[in-house]
Amino acid sequence: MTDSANPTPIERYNAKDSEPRWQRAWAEARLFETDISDPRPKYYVLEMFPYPSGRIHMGHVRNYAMGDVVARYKRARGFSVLHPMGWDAFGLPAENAAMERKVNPREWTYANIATMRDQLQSMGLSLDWSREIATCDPDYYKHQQRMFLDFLDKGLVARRTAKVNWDPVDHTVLANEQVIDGRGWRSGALVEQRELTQWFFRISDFAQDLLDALDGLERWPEKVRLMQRNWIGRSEGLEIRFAVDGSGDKITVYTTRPDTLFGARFLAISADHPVAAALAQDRPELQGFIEECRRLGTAQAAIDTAEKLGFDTGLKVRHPLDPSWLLPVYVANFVLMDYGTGAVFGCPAHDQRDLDFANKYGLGNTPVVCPEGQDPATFTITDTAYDGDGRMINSGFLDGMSTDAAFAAVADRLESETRDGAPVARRKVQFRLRDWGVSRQRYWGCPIPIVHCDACGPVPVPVAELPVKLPEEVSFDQPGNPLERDHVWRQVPCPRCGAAARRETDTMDTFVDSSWYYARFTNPHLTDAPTDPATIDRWLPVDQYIGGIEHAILHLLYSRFFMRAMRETGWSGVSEPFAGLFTQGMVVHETYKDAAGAWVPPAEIRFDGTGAERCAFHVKTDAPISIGAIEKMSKSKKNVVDPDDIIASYGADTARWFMLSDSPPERDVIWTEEGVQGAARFVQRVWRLVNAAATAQGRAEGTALRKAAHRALAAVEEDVERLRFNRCVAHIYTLANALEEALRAGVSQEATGEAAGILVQLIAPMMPHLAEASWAALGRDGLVASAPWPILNRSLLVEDEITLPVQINGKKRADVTVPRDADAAAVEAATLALESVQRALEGKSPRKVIVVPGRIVNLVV
RNA sequence: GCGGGCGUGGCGGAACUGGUAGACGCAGCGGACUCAAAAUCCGCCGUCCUCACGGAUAUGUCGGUUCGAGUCCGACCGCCCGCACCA
Repeated sequence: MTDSANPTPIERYNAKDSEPRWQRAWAEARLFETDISDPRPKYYVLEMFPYPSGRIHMGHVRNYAMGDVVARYKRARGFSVLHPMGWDAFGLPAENAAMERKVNPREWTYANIATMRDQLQSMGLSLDWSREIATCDPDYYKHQQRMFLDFLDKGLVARRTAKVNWDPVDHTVLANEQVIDGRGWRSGALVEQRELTQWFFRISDFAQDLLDALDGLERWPEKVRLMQRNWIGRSEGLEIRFAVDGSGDKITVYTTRPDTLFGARFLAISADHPVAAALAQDRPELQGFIEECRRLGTAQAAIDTAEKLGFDTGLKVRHPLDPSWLLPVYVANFVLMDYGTGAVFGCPAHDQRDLDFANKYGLGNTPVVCPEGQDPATFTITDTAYDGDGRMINSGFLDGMSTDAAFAAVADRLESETRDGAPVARRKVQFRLRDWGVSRQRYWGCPIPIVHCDACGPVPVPVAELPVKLPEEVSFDQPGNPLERDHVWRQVPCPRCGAAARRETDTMDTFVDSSWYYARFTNPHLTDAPTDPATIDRWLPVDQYIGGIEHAILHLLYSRFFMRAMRETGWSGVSEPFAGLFTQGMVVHETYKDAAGAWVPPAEIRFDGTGAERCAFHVKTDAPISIGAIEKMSKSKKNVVDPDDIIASYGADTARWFMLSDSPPERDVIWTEEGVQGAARFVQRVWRLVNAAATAQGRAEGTALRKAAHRALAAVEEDVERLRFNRCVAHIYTLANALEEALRAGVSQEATGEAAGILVQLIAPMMPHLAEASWAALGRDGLVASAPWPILNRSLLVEDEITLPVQINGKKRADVTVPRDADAAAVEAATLALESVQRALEGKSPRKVIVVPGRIVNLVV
């Protein structure tokens, strides 16, 4: 390093010294604090805020590095950028920590926040920390309570008894969205069904709007929109009343296939159907069957394999199109009470489930839809139902119609026919989406601002008395909700009549907290209202939201509902929270196990060899380690790399650069030691190149370098806008290679200086600290973080001459170089004049010549 | 079962609306510098044939459309994700 080979030695770039220095410079200049009244065009970029679990992980690094690229880029492009950060701070882990370690959930949470804030700050993110919020802060949840009361007032909140998902490990209720494969999304415990009185947000009132508006979310991944569409699950059908024979009772069924009504063989009702309950009163064997259904119904996820079971009630109903036709009524284990009406008519020929059931109980089947190309006389169904379209058969007045026409014919007829003063049937739009149960039997959440009075019932807490704060001192020495056992906190006079009453002890689902935080960020210090609607209307929707795909339904659907509910209650003028959504992939890593089968962390392993010969050994014991599958970083498999360790040894810029390179951002990225080292090498390389460019003395002509710089600039602009960071990285490497070559060739200072400046500005959103140090090394004024984006010189992007590939019969045989604006005839002439082309043609003349300007020439012989 | 996505070198990946397949990086190989190592720099790097020039072949498999297919269409194989008794 000190000899004559390198006459002007450059110190290695020292991230450890450099990074904190630039972070201080940004903070002192208050560069990232957003003035909400800034008249320039606004840009709101947001990454999903973290749960303060203790320490940040690599997934956070990736997520926040991406968001920071967008924020810094948009800032340089002249936008007034809002890029805030906060904490999704309520939730069960705090209570679990309290139980396991006897710490106060509040203290545990705030200590974690302090640690994680330091960690995020060490990443050099361009965040407006003056807007930081924590959802467990009464200054935040006070407003959430206010909105709950407003929603209640507008009829958007309901209290009712319902069968709910009960997590026996976490001792709490879960929303449908939070039950994955029959298990609690956090605990993994098998979920049970319980009958409880709960608070619900009436999200299903918005089902149609939530569905329709998905079409307008053009900057959302199609996958997520599709998932939400399926979750909302709209279907169009008919509700048909069947008259019970020998009584005045009716059983209403919902069907999307009224066209197949002549194929009916039975009626099936849910075990929870009121008719079943009434019949069971004096029929113990039916009661037994109902109880068996309940046990089976929810305990297992593998319902696929569960046998279709039924119980013949002995009741008969009259067919609505033929009153002399009687159908048996079964209680069946496959009919759900909470979808449709809890009763279906069974058409075995055209529904696989009904067919399985009919075959088991010997009910037979009548095909009524004949597929195209089948002979109606011989078309039969044995054990595979036909659920497609076709021509109606065996269906009286419907015969010969298409299924669509038959649907309309049945609906028209039954809607116009009345029985006992009401139409026999009515058209019905049905949704799968059900109301959002928000009551949680937990301490560490936002208290529901309601008081229960024996005389007045549930009474809202007056707005002036908000917030209803959580009690400070709680004990977790027993399972269940400590609020329920806190008799001092619970006791309160009724706000309406003054009599002794009890506080609601349930708290809100933490997904409520995260359903509006992005709105609160626009005005986080407002004391007397959740939001300022004028500010909301200026700053929402979020222009670019970035987070994990795991929230495709839960958080993103709840937030869309919440914005609508806030609109209804006057707290927002917009309906959609997120105009652009990006779902990034996970950070994955190899897994390692020792001979005993125990997981071993990467930090305790050394490697020998490469490729297929690569072997792993324990650093201390030298014991062989087996290399396992590449999986999501998780504590349980110990395949985690701590961001702090990486930042300490390589610096934040290296970690950020690696997280953005290689893999496309929507896909998983594999964390490897080689990859990090590659990123670290590039940091040093940029530093050397920039310093060399700053002192370059060359005189050679530099147009090629200038062109390379502006090509890279144009390409990075396009790819940052489309969040294709891996491609940005590739363009930057290409420019670095061009600069290196130009420096070697002795290109003039004018060109190398310009190229180095562009290089620094291109890396600035990704490696902001290195960029600042390099900016200073180039002798530029101020901070690169506040410098305007370089102006693209488009004239440098066009070449005077272009080289086109020449194909003969579709195979490439030569290249032809022509002026940029040569017409097809000139290109053809130039091509045919080439010696290599003449040789390949072997004296023949082409039958056809295809010239695609600027692309290719193809000669067909 | 229903719905969606994806299959490209040793690896991550690139290839815009059909137009030079393998950009860029990682790993590897060879070389320079060095007493040596590290760091750095230069060169090579899909497979097969050829000293080379060059040629053949190649984007999961088979077929089709086209002057031309990784890209479009059909069938199949494999992997991944979501929903799942939704009437």
